[in-house]
Amino acid sequence: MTFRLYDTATREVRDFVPLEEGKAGIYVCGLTVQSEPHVGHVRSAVNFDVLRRWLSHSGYAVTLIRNVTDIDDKILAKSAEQSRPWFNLAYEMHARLTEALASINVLPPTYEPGATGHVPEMLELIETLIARGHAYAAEDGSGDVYFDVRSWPSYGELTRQAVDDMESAGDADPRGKRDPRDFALWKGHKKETEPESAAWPSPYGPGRPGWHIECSAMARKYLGPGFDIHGGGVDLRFPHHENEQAQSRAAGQPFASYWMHNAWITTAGEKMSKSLGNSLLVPKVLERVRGVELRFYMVSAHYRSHVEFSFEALEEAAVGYRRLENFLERASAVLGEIPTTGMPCADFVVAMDDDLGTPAAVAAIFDVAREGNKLLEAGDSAALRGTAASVRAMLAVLGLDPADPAWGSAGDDAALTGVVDALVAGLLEQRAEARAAKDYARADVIRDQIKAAGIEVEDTPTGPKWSLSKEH
RNA sequence: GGUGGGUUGGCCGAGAGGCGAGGCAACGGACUGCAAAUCCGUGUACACGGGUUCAAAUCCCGUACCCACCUCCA
Repeated sequence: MTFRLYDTATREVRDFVPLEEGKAGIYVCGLTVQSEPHVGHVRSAVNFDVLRRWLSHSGYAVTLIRNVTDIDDKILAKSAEQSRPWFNLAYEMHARLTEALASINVLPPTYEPGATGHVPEMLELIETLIARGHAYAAEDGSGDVYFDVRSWPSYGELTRQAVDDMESAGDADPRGKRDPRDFALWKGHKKETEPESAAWPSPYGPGRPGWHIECSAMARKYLGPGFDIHGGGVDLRFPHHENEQAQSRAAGQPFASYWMHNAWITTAGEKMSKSLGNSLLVPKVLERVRGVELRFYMVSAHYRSHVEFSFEALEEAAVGYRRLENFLERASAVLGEIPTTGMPCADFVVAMDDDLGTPAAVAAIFDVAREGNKLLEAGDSAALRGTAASVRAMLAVLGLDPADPAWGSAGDDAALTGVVDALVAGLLEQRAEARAAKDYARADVIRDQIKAAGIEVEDTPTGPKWSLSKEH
């Protein structure tokens, strides 16, 4: 039972063979913190969080590095529009991102380095590239430094493109480039348009890092010259990842063994970055469904499949999730706390080992939950214990354990539950009396009253049971 | 022009030569005072046209439409 994953570089699913037995080093391109995160942005984080959890579950010691790009053209442009320092914008958006990820139970990475904290590492790498003849300072005095694409014969190998077939961007300013496809490692400071705070000293004059170099430098620093998996969204394959690989390998490093790319969440058939308004910002979406339900929606689709976002589909997924949650609640009413040490079922393991087949894995959870519901009815609590623990364990691997403290303040909930229970108990007693007297009209009025307050009452063989309505 | 991906039932969404993943919705049944929850059952789905094969949603050829990337992008 080996973990297999789709490698973008070879375009095939292959066995995961780590560089070091029992360890997995992963680098994921995070966000440019220039605006508030929407559901599309966080999908990537969820996907790699699932990867990380699955590898950990499988016994690997995982090091996950997810960077934050905290200086770039867009951040500078937006902060100028908003008349505030670029670092203030980046800092605030970073905080919003952290909040959004926490709300859908994405574990913090091992470390989250930012570009601005690694300028010396980048300059060192640039120096190496110049010394090896793969980079040059622009001849136009702009202070830019470019990677020399023509000097690296395997340029284009990641995305299988021939340099000559690449369309050179029509609007690109060729400035001091030897070839229009050469890309910036270092961007000379533009005194007229950019704040002084956006410049760092360098041998080529004051300036700021180019986009791609940060990832090469930080991956090198935290994971070493060679590491196992590099991930990000599909759009990053080219140019970003192609360029990273070119830089790092031209500098003499083996770089990533596997490349993983997640597909988009689109809206109305378009990528979300173009979408209008802010209705899909994470906090907005969480007004409609709970964080765990949003996460379930994302995990229900394979990470390499496009998802066409819709609130209808999201809410439908939420209903499905509640079915699993409901099973665990019912089981817990019989068993007490469900053990966290359950074993995932075989189908689940096979699905996850096959390139993180989360859709099939979720289907496997539903199958086990159905078995569990049968055991619940049969009153076989010995068998139920194992089944419920299995469901909980599988959900936990996907970051979807309903009992995970990440979903809310358990302390307050427990206290509130006691209060509500006391209040509802009286009403339920009245309803029981009415039912005993066969006064069903009155019994139903009481039930409707309770329901109007947002509490569902269900009659079970062991008496009535109330629960908070999960409908929003 | 180059590169990659897609089109599956009412909806969402897997699969990748033979056995109808799973969920939601719908319908029928069991249970219930009625519900809810749960269980059981109910479906002639694979963009179109050819072809290969005993057998094609799956492989091949062609067509249509959609999407992404080609140096700002999760």
